[in-house]
Amino acid sequence: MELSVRKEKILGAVVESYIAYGEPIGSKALLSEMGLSVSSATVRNELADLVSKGYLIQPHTSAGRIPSQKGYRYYIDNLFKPQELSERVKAHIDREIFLAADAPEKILAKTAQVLSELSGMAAITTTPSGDDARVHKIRFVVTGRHTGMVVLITSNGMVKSRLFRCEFVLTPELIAMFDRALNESFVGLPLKEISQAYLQTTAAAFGELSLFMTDVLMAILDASKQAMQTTVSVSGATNLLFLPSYDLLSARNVLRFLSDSEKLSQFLNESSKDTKVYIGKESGRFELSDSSVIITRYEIGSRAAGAIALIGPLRADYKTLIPQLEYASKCASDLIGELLEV
Amino acid sequence: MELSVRKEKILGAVVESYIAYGEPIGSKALLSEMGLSVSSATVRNELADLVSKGYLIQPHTSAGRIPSQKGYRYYIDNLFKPQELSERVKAHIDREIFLAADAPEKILAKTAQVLSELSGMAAITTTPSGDDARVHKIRFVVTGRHTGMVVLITSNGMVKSRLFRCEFVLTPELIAMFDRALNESFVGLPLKEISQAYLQTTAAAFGELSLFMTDVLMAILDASKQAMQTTVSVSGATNLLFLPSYDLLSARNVLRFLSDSEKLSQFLNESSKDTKVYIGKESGRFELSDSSVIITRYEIGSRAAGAIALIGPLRADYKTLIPQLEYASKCASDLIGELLEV
DNA sequence: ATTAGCACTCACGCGCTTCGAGTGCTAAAC
DNA sequence: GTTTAGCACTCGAAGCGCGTGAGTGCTAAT
Repeated sequence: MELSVRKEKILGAVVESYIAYGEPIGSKALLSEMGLSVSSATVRNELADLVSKGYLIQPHTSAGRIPSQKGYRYYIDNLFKPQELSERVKAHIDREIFLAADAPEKILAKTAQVLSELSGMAAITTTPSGDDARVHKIRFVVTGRHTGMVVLITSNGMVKSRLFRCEFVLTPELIAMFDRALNESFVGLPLKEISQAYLQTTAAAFGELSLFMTDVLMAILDASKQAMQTTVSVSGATNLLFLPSYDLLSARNVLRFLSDSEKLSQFLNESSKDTKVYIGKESGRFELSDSSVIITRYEIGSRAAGAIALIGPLRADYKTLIPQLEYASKCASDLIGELLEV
Repeated sequence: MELSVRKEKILGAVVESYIAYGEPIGSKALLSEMGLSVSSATVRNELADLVSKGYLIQPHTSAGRIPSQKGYRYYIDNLFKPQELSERVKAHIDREIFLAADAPEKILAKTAQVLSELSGMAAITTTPSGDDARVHKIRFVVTGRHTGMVVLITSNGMVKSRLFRCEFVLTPELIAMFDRALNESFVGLPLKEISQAYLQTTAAAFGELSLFMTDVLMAILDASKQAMQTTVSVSGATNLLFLPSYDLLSARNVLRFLSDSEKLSQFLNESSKDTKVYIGKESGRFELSDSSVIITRYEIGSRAAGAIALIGPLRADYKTLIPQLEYASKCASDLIGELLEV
């Protein structure tokens, strides 16, 4: 549905004023906000019309107007202009993320932290899923007499390490044997196929050696499970408690959702490319019906990877947040791409 | 200050009833809770006395009584009896923690998760500090053409790994050289002494090789920093929002405190051995003035290590929580001790 | 289509009242 | 001296009425 130019101007002004001040705005106040040279009565007529069309809400008869979810949607689709990020903010994001140039999950955790601090909302990142990855190689590090570390390197560049402990003494010869035997039988294997059952049959094939293997194999199983799972990192959930838009009840809902990484990763991974904004109920999760989600997906080496998102109140400063999110996403995916050599 | 037997009985009943139901309790209701055969008037006299002595509070003149912080304190010091854990709960804790038999920080994160789920409060764990640790050995794993992983093993058994990327190709020869050179110069070195400055002088000594070293050295610096820091793991902070004792305001305070890992680790590490309970202001942190903290320290191989704590409302079920905390603490420290071979 | 003018609406804050749980006190009983 | 019955009292919670004012909706004129 199309709106007249004047209606758009008024709707935009209501949305931006409400985002800025958090209070319903009336016809007179609106006039001074916009450059429009009409009377307040005209504005009132337009407002009444916007209410009847569902773009605005009046909390009660004699209050000003606030945007409805439909109003926010129209604003985001047609009216808002993303704000250029200042060089200072860009440099800050660059620097912070670059300092965490470690494994992808570390980089993404840091990205979430930076974003949540900048935005004052909650930030969430997910690591690339390794569902379709294969074993690239397996390495061992002896860490003690009876303890060692398995390092699993996957075809998509992820590195997962897992400690293990065994009853016998870990000699270099033993480790070398493990290394040979396991790489022979595992390299190229899809992670999905590494299951408890598979390991048992594999172990049997090693004959005598298999007695020494069980702890190592369990560690590999666990490492491959970890490599397949997407890790979800949430930062700044507490921020939401300090936003006036949230009362105890709605904060509960959102924070509960944020602390359930199962639900969260499912939700974040169901969206497709590009930056998207879900206003309230659009997200399809009742826990988020009073919140908005800004979500973008990043790619590593032109393959879909994970998601980065901001969750906060409907009354969010989309103008600024969207560019911040996109910039941080680019930083993080570039850095990860570099580290994974793709 | 000592209380008469009857006063103790009454105080105990008020505390336990308030913990159970969360509402002020009056003289009549109290009578039916206890087996005491006196009249309500007598109880009223005793209650009045307990109020004037500061053990109880009446929210207003014509309401029942609730425990004051001093009342909780007396209850914990003299009246309460820890409840035996059921075998089911013990087995549950065992199993869950045992499944996470990986690096200490993983085990502790899992411990926090289990505790928060059992208690319905927030659980926090800290890893042992590696402040006085030394380099035990350094290992390398080649993960790609240009990327590798440094594994730092410290004298106290911690294992930290860090990825790095370098411009040149990582050949096995190069890695072997790194291994030799770095272990020669770092083994036995206190982690504290590994600083940017120290590394620069060290690097200089390697002559030509030093050009290849910078990325590796930075990775080592970062790994040693990580090994020295205690990692704080918080789980179940959101639980607090669902407890009737917390309103938005006090929840804000606690959750803000919980999301500041700096403050948190400082707070948790300042307490000494044994299980301790801080009631409200006793903790000395205004953010916790409406909360109670149950904290215990664990040891690894009879050396003080980290802390495990529960944070929740004053109105907490200390009887059950304290044994849970202590049992989980024992599980976690045993398991870590085993993995670190001490 | 726009505007001036005006009656109207409704949340908010304030004070009043009623209700009832639970008290504190007193005087009598043990 | 301690305990108890009895009763007046206190005070928060909930409901009601009222005045205030921001901001509206409507009408009639432009």
